[in-house]
Amino acid sequence: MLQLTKRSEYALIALVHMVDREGEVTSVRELCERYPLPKRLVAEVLKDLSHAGLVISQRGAQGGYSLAQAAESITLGQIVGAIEGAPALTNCDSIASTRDGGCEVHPVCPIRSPVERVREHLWRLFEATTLRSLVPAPHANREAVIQRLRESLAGSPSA
Amino acid sequence: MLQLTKRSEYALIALVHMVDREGEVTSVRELCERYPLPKRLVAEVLKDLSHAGLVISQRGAQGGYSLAQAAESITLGQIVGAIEGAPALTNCDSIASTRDGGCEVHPVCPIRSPVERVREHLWRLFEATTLRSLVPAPHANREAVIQRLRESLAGSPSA
DNA sequence: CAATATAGCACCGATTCAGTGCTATATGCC
DNA sequence: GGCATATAGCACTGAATCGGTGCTATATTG
Repeated sequence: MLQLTKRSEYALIALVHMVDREGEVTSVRELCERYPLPKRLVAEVLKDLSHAGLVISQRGAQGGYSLAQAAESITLGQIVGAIEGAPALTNCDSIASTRDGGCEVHPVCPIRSPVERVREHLWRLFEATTLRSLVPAPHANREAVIQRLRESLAGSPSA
Repeated sequence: MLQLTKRSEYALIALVHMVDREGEVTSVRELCERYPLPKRLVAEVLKDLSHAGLVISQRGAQGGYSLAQAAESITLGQIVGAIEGAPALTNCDSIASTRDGGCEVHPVCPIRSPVERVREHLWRLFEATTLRSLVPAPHANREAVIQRLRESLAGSPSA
């Protein structure tokens, strides 16, 4: 349906949360207290991110997860690939590419279906999107705006 | 799973096929003789494209479908939207946007989840991708390369 | 009228996904 | 040491979506 799975969504929320707390550890409990997320599922997702080397896990009391890389070097492609598995794109796997690994007729490739080319475009976009670019604004600023919104929404029965 | 549905894939194949035959009508039978596609499903897809105004249908014998617009003005977003339905993106539909239709804190929008922003990026890419850009090469050229590939793969002639 | 081809609707089987249960293991703190 | 906390691993279930099909009606050509 051309949409990210909930798992990927939770992964993004968790990672964005961790960007605000680089250096600290973030537990699943902490995440689920802050956002309305199913605890067990988030745990499953974080585990996958750990396997993919995007976060570092620390077991035991006071344990949790922290970013394994800088937010600038983690791409959306890595994240989604870690959770949903890399899309079967790899490269042009049509008959033309079975020769020597490369696609010999690449310049005018007549075999590559439009779908493959779309997926390639999409994946390039994902690889070019860093985790950092998904973090809306500095933490303090965000909290301030959220607070302001809460007040205006609670106070005015209009709208 | 972050991939186009088969329906969208069939739509793209059909539309690309029609680009090569602008002005002519293309029937479902013609499409399924040329590509190994399930006839009934392709018919369903073409019907949806017709409803969306992307192709024009002509009923009865010698009938079929033809492009309703130039290949340059049909976007991938329109196609996928017609088949799978527009992703529930519309705009920032968070609490911040319920004020006057527009998102008042857009510049530093703290509510918009990372997922929404990803979908927005993705959709922009789709809106910017024209049907024309998905057609690999001029028709004659393509046929020639296909023929050459068939020969080299078969080893023996007369495939 | 017959053949062709789209229009419309509803249905089924398979796959994928969201979410949970249970148990094991590692760490910090008393 | 013992307990609480927190991740590791595995498997399972219910629900939603998707791929594909059956059947019938309607329009057009000859």
